[in-house]
Amino acid sequence: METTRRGIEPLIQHQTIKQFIIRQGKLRWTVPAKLKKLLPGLSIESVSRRAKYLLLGTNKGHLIVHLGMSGSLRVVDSGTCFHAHDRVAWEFTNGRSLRLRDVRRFGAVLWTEDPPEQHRLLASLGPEPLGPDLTGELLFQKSRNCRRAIRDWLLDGKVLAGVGNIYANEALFHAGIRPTRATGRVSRASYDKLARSIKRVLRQAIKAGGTTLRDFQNADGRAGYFQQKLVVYGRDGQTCHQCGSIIKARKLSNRRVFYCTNCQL
DNA sequence: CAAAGGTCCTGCTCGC
DNA sequence: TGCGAGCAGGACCTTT
Repeated sequence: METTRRGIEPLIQHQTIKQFIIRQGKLRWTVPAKLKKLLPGLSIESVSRRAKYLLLGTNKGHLIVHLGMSGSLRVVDSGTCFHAHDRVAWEFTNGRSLRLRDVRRFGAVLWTEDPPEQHRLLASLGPEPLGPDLTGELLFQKSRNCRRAIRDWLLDGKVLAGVGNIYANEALFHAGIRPTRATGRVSRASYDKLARSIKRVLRQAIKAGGTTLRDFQNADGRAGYFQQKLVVYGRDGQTCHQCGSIIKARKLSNRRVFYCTNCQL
């Protein structure tokens, strides 16, 4: 989402919305039909992000956009043909159009006139992983008396905002922690390492334009290339770059986990 | 048929 | 026994 945000910000900030088109409003939640009346005439003042939610600020309120698992946003000329899975479009007065493509329809477009951080989806989110609040000390404090598997805990937005399955697996490898380990049984020193690993993995992924496994596309409609740097995710059956052991994969809480049985304890 | 990068919601379990 | 908190799994949907 940060890759996408950076891609579209220079293209849509300060642009005025001429028309809002809903081609298929049944996403995770139905896109409010009132936006068709409400948005024209407003201009995009800010393009920000909280967790994996994109926030488009206007002087009347904020749009909250989520890409779900298969969504992408891109800016094209208004005359460009719609793709089969383009669900909504913002047409701007400069002749360009922001389009949300979302094959699986797990995404969302919501509107709030309150400060966006008060919205129910954002209100109980934990700290941003790239912000100053994520420290080994914080993770250590939060983890005490918790028996949950640490991979599941890292995916919990109330603990940390916006870390997904790929980056959780990658960071756990770099920190030498097995994804199945109980959260409360990780040392303070390992949490220091984990906090740094999370930041490093995310920074490098953003720098590489995101991770494309199947259909993720950035705002230019192109793939990211961080997948080339993945050390465990999707590498089951291949050798560990660090020790040569075979990377294992299994299911944990219905999501796949990948780890090296030798490097991660 | 299984699986896919997300995450809210529902209901179950556990501990007090 | 009853309650709240915390957690696992279901659900959402289409494509490969």
